[in-house]
Amino acid sequence: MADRKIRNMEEFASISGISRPTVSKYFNDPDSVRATTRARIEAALELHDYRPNIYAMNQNRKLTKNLGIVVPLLTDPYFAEIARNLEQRCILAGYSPTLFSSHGDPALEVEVLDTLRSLKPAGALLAPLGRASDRRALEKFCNDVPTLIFDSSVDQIGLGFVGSDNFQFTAHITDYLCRTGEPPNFFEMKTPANPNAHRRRQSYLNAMAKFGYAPDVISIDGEGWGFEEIGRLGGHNALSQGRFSTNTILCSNDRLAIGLLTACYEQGLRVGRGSDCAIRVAGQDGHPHSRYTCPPLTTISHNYDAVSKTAADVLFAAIDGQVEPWKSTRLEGRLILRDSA
Amino acid sequence: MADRKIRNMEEFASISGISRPTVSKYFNDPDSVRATTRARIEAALELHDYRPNIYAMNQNRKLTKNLGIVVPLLTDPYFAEIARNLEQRCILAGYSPTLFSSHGDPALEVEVLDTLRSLKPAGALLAPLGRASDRRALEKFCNDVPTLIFDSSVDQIGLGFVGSDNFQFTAHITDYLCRTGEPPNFFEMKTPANPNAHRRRQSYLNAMAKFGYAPDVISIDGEGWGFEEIGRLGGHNALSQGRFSTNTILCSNDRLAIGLLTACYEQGLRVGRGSDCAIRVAGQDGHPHSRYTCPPLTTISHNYDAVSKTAADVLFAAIDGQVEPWKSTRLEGRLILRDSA
DNA sequence: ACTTATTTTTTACGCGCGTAAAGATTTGAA
DNA sequence: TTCAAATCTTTACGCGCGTAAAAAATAAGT
Repeated sequence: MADRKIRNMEEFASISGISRPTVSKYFNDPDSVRATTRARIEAALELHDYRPNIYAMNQNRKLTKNLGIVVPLLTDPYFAEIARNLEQRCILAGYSPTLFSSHGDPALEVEVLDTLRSLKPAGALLAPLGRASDRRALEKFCNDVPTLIFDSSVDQIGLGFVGSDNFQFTAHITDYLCRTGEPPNFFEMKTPANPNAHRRRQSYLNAMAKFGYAPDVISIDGEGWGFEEIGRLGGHNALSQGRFSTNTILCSNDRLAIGLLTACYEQGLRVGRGSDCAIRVAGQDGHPHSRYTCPPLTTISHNYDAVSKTAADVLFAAIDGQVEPWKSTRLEGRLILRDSA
Repeated sequence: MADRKIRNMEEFASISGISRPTVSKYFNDPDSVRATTRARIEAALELHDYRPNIYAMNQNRKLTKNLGIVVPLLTDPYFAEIARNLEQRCILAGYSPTLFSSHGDPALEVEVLDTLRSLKPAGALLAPLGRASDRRALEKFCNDVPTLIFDSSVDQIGLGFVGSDNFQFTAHITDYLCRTGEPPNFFEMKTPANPNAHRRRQSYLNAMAKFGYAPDVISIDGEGWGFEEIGRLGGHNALSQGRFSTNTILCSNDRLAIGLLTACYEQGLRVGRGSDCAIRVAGQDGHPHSRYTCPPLTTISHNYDAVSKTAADVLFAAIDGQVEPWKSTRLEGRLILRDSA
């Protein structure tokens, strides 16, 4: 295959018998050259595995084919999964995505955006940290780069927002819990990182009112992104203080629920919907791990595929020049019934 | 702050009152210019937030400051965590790391390496897929880019290998299990993706022989990287067929154990070391999630910090020109006693 | 075979910065 | 004050490719 190394496009062009500008055109869009020309280039490509210097390429292009995908915390399997999904869509659409994680740190989020900006990307898919985000930095970034916000909404910035319908999420699962047993308590962080949490609490209150039940919100302490541990500690406190007014607990998210399940286990409480169980626990998010908790966690799941497809499509359309007004798209979740509730 | 946009280094240089070559020198290494000069540049930087064009920078530099971090599966919290750890070390050392995931796909692993190569990185930290990896592609990549292999060893390629001492892992935890109860069965995948699994099986056999116990290896079917589901299904099969010869099961890794715990739950088996428990289950890896299983999982944990520090240091040293012979470093794990065994 | 539209070749310039070399300036120590 | 070492300025070239414009070649339709 590879004989000697090919230094540059000039050299590759002369080997393939095509002029350099045409070869350049080919690399920018293989379909922009005549089929026979394309065949000759690709034949030469098979023999000499040349790749254009991406730095020289991007230096002069008005718009690169780079895309940024930014999530608050890549070690959270939920974000890892949605990032993976988005990444593949970007590749299929002919872009070069780069993954970034803010690791839960607002200062790092700003740095990430600066780094990303310097890549002169064609666009970005951004899931902000939320409450802790530097709004002005986000807005400034959105002015420079076509950006679609997903997962958690921050003002009306960027091209638009795509995420889940948190009101529907909580209304739906609260409805389920009310119909199948005692009405749920709502278990949440006092100062949640993510603004979705507020929507979920409000939706819980609405749903309980609809049923004529008295709502009971347990807001636990804890800062940062270690939700499982926060849920576990908060769960221990709440359990030992008898804070739960019914035998059913709806958690603001799955990671909190996972921690609460551990607390229940550690207090010897059997969780589930069986008659031998002391308590029911449900989560929200459809976290990749929720299938494997003990008991498996009843939850309402994001529509991962639809969220990432919608987000990607909106961004691609905007990059292709379709101007649309700012728009928020919130997709419904699917109830996943398992043993925990 | 930012007045009008600064077009290039020429413009920024004249604003700061320093010549362009000196400014260029500053950006390549701030300490390479006189303190007063540095102060003047940084003062101008505060006022005009200019960043050099990274494409123009890297085009001519013999060596970029880029580093690649490649893991087999970023949605696995274990890899996500170690990638995060490595990323921060790279940044602190002044490099620009980029994260890549092979998503469990050998073809994608090759593509990732090609993409990474085109970034002309100063080096790479690579955790190969393992068994499924294209050895020749890996080797070729290592010839082009200073590469340190971590987590899972593939021949003697690259600068060296840094990972965990799987023999010590399994010997240690097997020893613990034998001393505290019935000797363990070994629960593993028949065709594991990761070569570490073979070492762990062998170490189990050795340890059992040392104690004079008959080993019992349960090798379950399943392909791919969905270890929890593989463990769950394999666990159901093994349990219902009475394949376990004692009440203790050592899993080849934590994700398999998590699936097995779910299977135990679904079969109504109480897991733990209490007298009211039917079965003991232990894992290996110190998976971020192992603290939150029910019961919390006894496991032997990678020394995340030490592995990533060693890996990063070896790579940085090699980039700085220190030539060392290929070397394999395997770090010991720490036993984490929890309720499951 | 002829016209016309499409594509390719030729030629040329510029992008933003790395980097080398020679001369000018500043620094710090004697 | 003097002088050598360190640092900076000036000047200049090149990297690999995008891209524009005009000329040449090819393809498609009649």
